This record gives sequence, structure tokens and C-alpha cells, in this order.
Amino acid sequence: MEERVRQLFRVLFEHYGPQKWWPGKSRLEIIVGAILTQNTAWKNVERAIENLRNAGFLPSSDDEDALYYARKFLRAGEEVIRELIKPAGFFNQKSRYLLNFMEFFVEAGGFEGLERLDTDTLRKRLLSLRGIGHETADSILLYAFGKPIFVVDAYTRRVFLRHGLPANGYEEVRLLVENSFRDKEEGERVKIFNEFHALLVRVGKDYCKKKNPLCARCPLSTLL
DNA sequence: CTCCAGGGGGCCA
DNA sequence: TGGCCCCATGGA
Repeated sequence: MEERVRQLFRVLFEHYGPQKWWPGKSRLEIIVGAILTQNTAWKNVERAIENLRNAGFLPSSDDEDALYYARKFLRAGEEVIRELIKPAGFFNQKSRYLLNFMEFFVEAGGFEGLERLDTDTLRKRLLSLRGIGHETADSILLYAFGKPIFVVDAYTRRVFLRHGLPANGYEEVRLLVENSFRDKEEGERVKIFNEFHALLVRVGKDYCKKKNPLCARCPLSTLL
């Protein structure tokens, strides 16, 4: 089973190459994007992020102080944020989710404070926030904090199901992938999980839509 | 017109 | 846990 997981990764990486995820100019922007992209096309998230940037709510790089921008969210309030993120949909919920996170972020002392926590504690703190479920929490851990956590999404489940791997329980799937690379160094696993998730999204978009299960042209078809 | 996208919460059994 | 409904915009 674990060998099959490693095969999936190998074939995808050899076919597509590095995906350069997560797109974003700063860690705070990555987190904002992770919340905005919930059940939403990335194209629409880009518009919302562009609106936020033009309004001065996002750092232009990690050299800037993320706490300054988080406080700016809190000062602005729901109404302002809601209008800016409208293109990303679900704006009534997501504006609250963003402010929820920013409040948590400021109280925790920003990245500096959160980095003092061990990964398991940080994961639990994130999951306790309204609007941050398993996938969003793990996306933040992997792409904004560089933790060796694999992100399970709908595409992962479709591909795994098609290839006879467990695809139901979130934790079951996540731990299967993480265990499949446990012999690697932590830094190497971060790179692998980063690419693996992005590659699964890529192959899913190309060949594994909801109404279009994997067709014969899928690069993974050779493994079936 | 319908379907769906880089989900999550609430409710129910 | 597992199923269902709601949330909302914009592209295909």
C-alpha cells in the first residue's frame, strides 16, 4: 500500500515536474489564500487577494511584519473585508473566518509565537478555530509553516479510490501518505508533501473531475 | 441552462 | 463516523 503511494508520487513528479506551490508573496497571504480557496476556484481567490493587496491588507514579502497586517484586518472589520473578498464567494462566512484567524494570530504573538509550539499543538490550535477544518489547517501547516504534514483533498480521495487505496477517513489517508515517506529526512518530506498535494490537484484538474473519472490518457493509468 | 471549484459548519441518525 | 444542506461567485 505504501509502495503504491510512493509510485503515485514518482509517476506524477516525473510527468509534471515541480509545481511551485504555494503561490503567494508572504506566509500571511498563504494563510489567507488557504481560507479563501475553500470550495472555490483559485482564479476567484486571486481576485480577492488582489483586492486585499491593493487595499493594503497583505505584506509584499515576509520581510514585513505580519502582525501589522493582522491588526489592520481587525481594525477594518467584517464589512470592509467582506466587500474585498467578494469574488471568492461565501464572503459572509469567510470574512468572519479571516478575522477569527487574525485575532488568534495576534494573540498568539504572530509567527514568532506560533513557531514555539510543536506541530501537534499548533495543529490542534488551528483546528479549534471556526472556519479552519482539516484541509485548511494542514495547508497552513505545510505551506505557511513548512511542517511535514500531507494535505488530503477531494482530488486525493478520487485518485486513491481509483487506485485501490483508502480514501475515506481524513486522518487515515493523511497518515498513510506520511508513513509512506517516514524514512526520509524532515526537510525532504516537506518537499515531497508540498509537491505531492500540488501534483494531485494538477492531475485531478486534468483527468479526474467529478463527472469525469480518470480517463485512459491519465499519466497514472499505467499503474492500474 | 447546469455543473463545479485547491471546504467547513451545523444538524441528524 | 456518515449523510445532507447551506453558503456565493464566476468559468466552462
